Amino acid sequence: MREWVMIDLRRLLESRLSTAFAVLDPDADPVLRPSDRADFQANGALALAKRLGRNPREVAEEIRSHLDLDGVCSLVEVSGPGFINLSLDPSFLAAELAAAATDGLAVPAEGPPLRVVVDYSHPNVAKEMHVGHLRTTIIGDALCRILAYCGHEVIRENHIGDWGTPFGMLIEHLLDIGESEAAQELSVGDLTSFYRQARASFDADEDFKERSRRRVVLLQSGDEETLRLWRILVAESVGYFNEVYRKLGVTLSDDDIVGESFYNADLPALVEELRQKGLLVESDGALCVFPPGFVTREETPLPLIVQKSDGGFGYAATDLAAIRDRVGRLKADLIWYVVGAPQEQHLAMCFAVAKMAGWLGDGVIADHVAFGSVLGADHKMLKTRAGESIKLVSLLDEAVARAREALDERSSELGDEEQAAVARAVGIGAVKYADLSTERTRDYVFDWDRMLAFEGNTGPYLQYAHARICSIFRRSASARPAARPPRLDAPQERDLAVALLGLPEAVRTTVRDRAPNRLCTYLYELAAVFTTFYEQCPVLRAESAELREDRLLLCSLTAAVLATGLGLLGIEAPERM
RNA sequence: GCCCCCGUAGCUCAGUGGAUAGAGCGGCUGCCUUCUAAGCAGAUGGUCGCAGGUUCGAGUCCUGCCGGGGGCGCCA
Repeated sequence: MREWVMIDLRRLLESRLSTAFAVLDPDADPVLRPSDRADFQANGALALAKRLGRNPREVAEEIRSHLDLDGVCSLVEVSGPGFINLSLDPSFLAAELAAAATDGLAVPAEGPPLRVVVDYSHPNVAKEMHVGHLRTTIIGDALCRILAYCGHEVIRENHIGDWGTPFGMLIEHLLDIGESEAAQELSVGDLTSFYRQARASFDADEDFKERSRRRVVLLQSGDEETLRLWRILVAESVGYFNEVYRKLGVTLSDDDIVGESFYNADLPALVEELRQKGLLVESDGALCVFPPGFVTREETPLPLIVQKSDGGFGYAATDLAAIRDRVGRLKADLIWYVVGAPQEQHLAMCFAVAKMAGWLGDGVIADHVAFGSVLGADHKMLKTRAGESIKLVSLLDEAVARAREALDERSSELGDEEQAAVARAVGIGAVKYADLSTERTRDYVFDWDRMLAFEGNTGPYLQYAHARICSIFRRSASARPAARPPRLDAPQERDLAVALLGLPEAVRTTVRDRAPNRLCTYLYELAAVFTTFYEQCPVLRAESAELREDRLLLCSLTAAVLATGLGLLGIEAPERM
């Protein structure tokens, strides 16, 4: 484990409070919350008083008398009907800041380090990545970075759609237009027209349809020539995905690709295992498992179809094989599926069947990290099929173009190359933050101006705060932060200190709720508190050398927390903008 | 028909059962000879979809409605 980690203010106070509450009731919850009257408030005395049949203020007072917060809080008082208000001691805050400044921003892990498999992004071969892929890719990537930061071992899995019946038609289309032409089309990312043309031929041409069906059979039977053509489709598409990932600044690489086809060889054995465990039921010619609690429209049991009546395997089979593989081979403790909310029932069924088969359980947990849909102006889901989807790359390119425009307006002294790099950081940062900062499970209506806003609660606002701090240090070569605990006399300094020490809690709750928007909110509030400080507390022109050094320490830490936090979200923190 | 998610300011959204529900955007008032105005300060803006219930206390938990989205056997 790490030698030194930042203090988690919330957990420290909670543990001290629990000790004091325990004198009256060992199981009492202090109900610690942030407060606008103090730094924190404990509300637990009210519920406890009710349970004990006593006066709440009296109970609160009694708890207060048992509280040991020497050196942590400078003021603890009972207020209102029985709230316990806690104000942190400035010298305690200062000491923790100084420690963070010398020892770094490592955060304490909650519980033992785990091996976590994160399944995200999963685009489909020969299909365009559209704005709908943004959510899984960005949220999944941020969660991976955050988990790793907390000391967990992260295994990224990009479960790409590289198998199934559509490949018959895609391969036939590839043959029709010629291999080199197809490779060209796919590599430049013109996947939409490729897929649509294949689809159009399939729908319009009986002969093509028949060839496609035969091609699927050849593919599944392992025909070498067919596999070779299939590999062209996969390789060109993956090359294109990597291009998008590079633009997006996502940590996925070829090593993380574990497509559906990866499990092909496992599927017969998987079916056999289910059969031996007595879970398999034949229904209308298909091999199914009926997990309890799932019903159809007609209230009849709903099957998870493992093997179709034609002998083929569907996605349920590969999803089950993936669970089995992740637990068996990868030894995962935890599996996160960053998958859209509409697939909730399907995943719940897979998890249920995996539990029935004994693949899940024994401390292995699979969780659906669901996210809401991206909707069009008509409030319906944006879908590739409907032809109204927006290409992910178009969004990214537009974002960078708008950021470049904004930068050019500011007559910056940056060279062309750095200007372009900053434009990328700002544009992509805006898009990522716009997505990450909305509550995960909520649907949102796609809006260019919202995704590409650079003002207010946006990625660029956070980057701007960071860049302003860098500018202070750039301006003065002699700018040295204090090596000692800073005085925190001004309220803006004190507010900033409390905000800076909120990082561990922000990271912890982000992981607990698998909610990057919590980290976004924290960073936005930190940046806002900093900006107030920046407006009202001169740094380089502070009245004394000591004050200047103290404020430089606050600046330096703020820049570090912002850069770290943005990094955890997968957003760059340029030094100028 | 059944199940899941969502409903908070004009718009987009935060809000772990606690005190007076918060931001941003748009609109209104101010602020760049002073460390980056992608900023700051201020004012305005709310029957938290509706109705019951649980609770000392409900935007938050429960039930029922209304509205929106999604899912419900061989597509992924």
